[in-house]
This record gives sequence, C-alpha cells and structure tokens, in this order.
Amino acid sequence: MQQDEKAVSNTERAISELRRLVFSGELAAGSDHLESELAERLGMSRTPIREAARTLESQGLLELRARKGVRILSVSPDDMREIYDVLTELESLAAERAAEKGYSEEQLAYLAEAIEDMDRGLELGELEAWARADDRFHSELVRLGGNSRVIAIVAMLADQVRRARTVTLFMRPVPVQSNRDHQGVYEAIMRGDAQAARNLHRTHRQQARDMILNLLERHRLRQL
Amino acid sequence: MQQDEKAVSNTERAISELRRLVFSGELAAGSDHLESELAERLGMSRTPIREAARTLESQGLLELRARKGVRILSVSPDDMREIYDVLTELESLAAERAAEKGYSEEQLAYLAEAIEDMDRGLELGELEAWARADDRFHSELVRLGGNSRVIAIVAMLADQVRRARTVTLFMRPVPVQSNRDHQGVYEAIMRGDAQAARNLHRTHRQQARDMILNLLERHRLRQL
DNA sequence: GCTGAATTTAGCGCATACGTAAAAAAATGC
DNA sequence: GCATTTTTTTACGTATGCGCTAAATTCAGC
Repeated sequence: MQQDEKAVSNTERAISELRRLVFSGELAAGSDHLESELAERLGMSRTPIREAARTLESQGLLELRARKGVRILSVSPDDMREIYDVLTELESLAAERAAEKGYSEEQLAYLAEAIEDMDRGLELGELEAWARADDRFHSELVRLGGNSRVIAIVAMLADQVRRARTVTLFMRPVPVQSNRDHQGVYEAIMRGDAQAARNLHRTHRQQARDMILNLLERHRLRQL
Repeated sequence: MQQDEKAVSNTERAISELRRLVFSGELAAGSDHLESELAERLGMSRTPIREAARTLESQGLLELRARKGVRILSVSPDDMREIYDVLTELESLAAERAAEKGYSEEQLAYLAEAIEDMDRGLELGELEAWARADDRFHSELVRLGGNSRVIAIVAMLADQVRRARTVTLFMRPVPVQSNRDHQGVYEAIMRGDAQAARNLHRTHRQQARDMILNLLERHRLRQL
C-alpha cells in the first residue's frame, strides 16, 4: 500500500524545511538570508517563504528585518535562563496534573520506556541517544499533563534551546542525577502524588538550569 | 509639535485592526470571514491580511481554513482552565522574580497605583475601571518579573480570555478579596519576600480560576 | 583626504493575476 | 422524488511584477 502523499502546501514545506536548516546549523545562528535566496534554495517563490518566516518568527526562531532579510536568532545565556525558568514552571505543572489523572501503568509505559532508554544510553556512553530519550521523557510528561497550551509553549521553547543542547551535551557531567530525578517523578505520578511529582520535577529542572548556566559561563559561551 | 507619524506597514495595521475587531466583538467568536472580505474592509489587498492572519493564528486568536476563510476562535471552559493554569504558574514566577530584584518604592509606584485604582473602582462601583486597573496590575507585575518570554506568553493568553472577562465581569461577586490579594503581593515584593510573593499570587490566581470556572458552569456558558 | 550631498541600487511590502481544488449548483438517470 | 454525476463557481495558494524607501555608492566641494 502506497503512503498516501497528502498534498502539503509549500508554506508548510517551507516551515519544516527552514526549521531543519536552522537546527542542523546550515543556517547559522546570527546569520542573515535574503528571502529571494531562501526561495530559490527551497524551489518556491517568496510568498510561501514569507508566510513560513512569519510563523517561525512568532516561534522565536528567526526575525524578519526589512531589507536585511531573515536573521536566524541566536540564544544568549540570558535567553537560556528565561527559557529554563518557564520550562521549570510549566513542566512542573504538567507533572502535577499528570499525577492527578491517575494514569495506569500502560498509559505510563512510554514514559517508563524513555527512562529505560536514558539508562541504557548512559551505560553505553551514548550521549546522543541519552539526549533523545531525555527529550522524549520531557515531551511525554508534558503530553500527559494534558494542557494543550503548555504542550505548545514547551515545544516552542524546547526548539529555541535545541542548538544549545547539542553544544553543552558533551561539556556537562555525566547525567546520572538526571536519571534518578526522572525515576522519582515517574514513581510520584504512578502513585498519584501530585505535590511530590511537582516538587521533584521542579527541583530537577532548577538544577539542570543552574548546571547549564554555569557551564556556559565557565566556557565563556555568550551566544549559541 | 506634530506627532511623527511613523510609517506603519499594512500588515501591522491589519494585525492591530483585526485584534480590535475581535475584541470588540465585531468579528464574533466562531464566525468565518473570507480573506477578500477582510481585505476590502480594511482597504488593502489579501497579502497583508494573510500575513496578519498567520500572526494572529499563532497567537491563538483565529484560524486559517482553506476555502473557508478566517475563523475567529471561541474560548470554552476547558480553554479557560488551561489558560488560567498557565497564567497561575507564570505570574507566580514573575512575582517571585520581582521580589528578588529589590525594587525601590518608586519602581513599584505604577504597581501601587494600579492597586489604588482598583480600590477606587470598587468604591465607585465602576467595574470596567476596576477591570482595567486589574489588567494593569497583572501586566505590570509580569513586566517587573523581567522575563521577556513570560511577558509575551502572558500577554497572548490574556488576549485569549479578554472576551470572556467582559462577560463574566458583571456576573462575578464584587472582587474585594482580589484587591486584598494584590495588596499582599505588593507588600511581599516590597519587602523582598520572594516565596511569599509567589505563594500569595499563586493562591490568588487559583481562586480566581475556580471562581470563573464555577461561574461559567452555573450559567451554562460553553463558548465565549 | 574627508565630510556631506546626490545618485544608484537593492530588496522588501504589497497589489495583482491565475491555476487548482473544493464546494455548490445543475443536470441526468433511475 | 432521490441519488449520482457533471458543470460551474468560488476562494485559496502561490507566482509575479513593481513602487518605494533604506542602504550603498559615487560625486562634489572644501
């Protein structure tokens, strides 16, 4: 059976393609790009490029500047602090709400799986695999919280720090504490202890924030 | 001296004009509007209308639907719960951070002024004036928190519930407790007690949320 | 040489046009 | 009459073109 190739608009293609180019670094942070240049690169006219750029602008990935084209935004340590502060609050809320819902073990299976994959990643020393599992844990936690606004906002902010994570991943200490934290949050949700889930996750995120910010400062990284 | 009329683009005009039309109810919640119709109404072509619509779409005010035009989004009680949950977390964070900054009395003057205006609004029974002062208090609090992401997100969500507020304002009990809460938050920020500021504001917001949700349920308001 | 004015150029903001696909209307068959 | 097919219409998605202004360049005067 053939994959039904749904007719996706050029604007949508431009959005996902530009995102990919930004995350892969092919469009470097801080660099400028003319609309016409991007249009040619993606094989379409300026119109869908502009619409895509406006969407990505409101997601905080880039900036439209008159006569200067599109500027890919970089992320400063201050930005990181802001973003981690918001993530701390909203993910803690999600953990609290998830615990209140009384999910069954099956419903939490994907969360448990993410934790296992993180453990395995650590054991094998595969940090990228660990990071991907960590992402899965966080986004699944937020999904379980059930608040669609939180889901959207967290996804947006996670995108903004994605590039930075790639850089810091190999500078940070081996994240054994992180895995223990996640296990604690999972167990709190499992037994329906909303306050514990909230507080555990909150502490976890705050520590992660402080660790990252210290790293950036020690390595004098001002812009990512 | 003449106001220097800065050259504002049609897209920007379309954004603010469409926002105005939505908030005033001239574009009713749930209604559909053709791009060409809106373009004619605002005296411009479809291009800036589409760009504006994309921006407002990402702000959660409306939706672009192929061949159906622009749909103005309505807000359900579930949406209200989601939004108030997020506002609770992010405003509490702002209160905490504001208290940590050790603002002087002058720097908090605008916040104090908003509280005074709320008191005066209550005394004179002018609920709209009270509501405007309440808005000022909340947005100033968030501004004092100093996190630009929080500022943007809270402003966006406040927009989404704006229409609902107009409806509930005259159904709710006289908000005397609300004024007392704000005074408490102000004093906590004043004396630099971050935890108190956070907890007081958190409780305040949670009570406001429960009150509004009860109101909507009692009056069987499913869509605003 | 250097400053400032004049000229050129570049690139966006927007209007416009058109192909296309979905929806509506009309026509056809039973 | 009702269901199905065909035709028509409608409104979006996108390409294209151009005016206008900010930026870059050249030129003039000292």
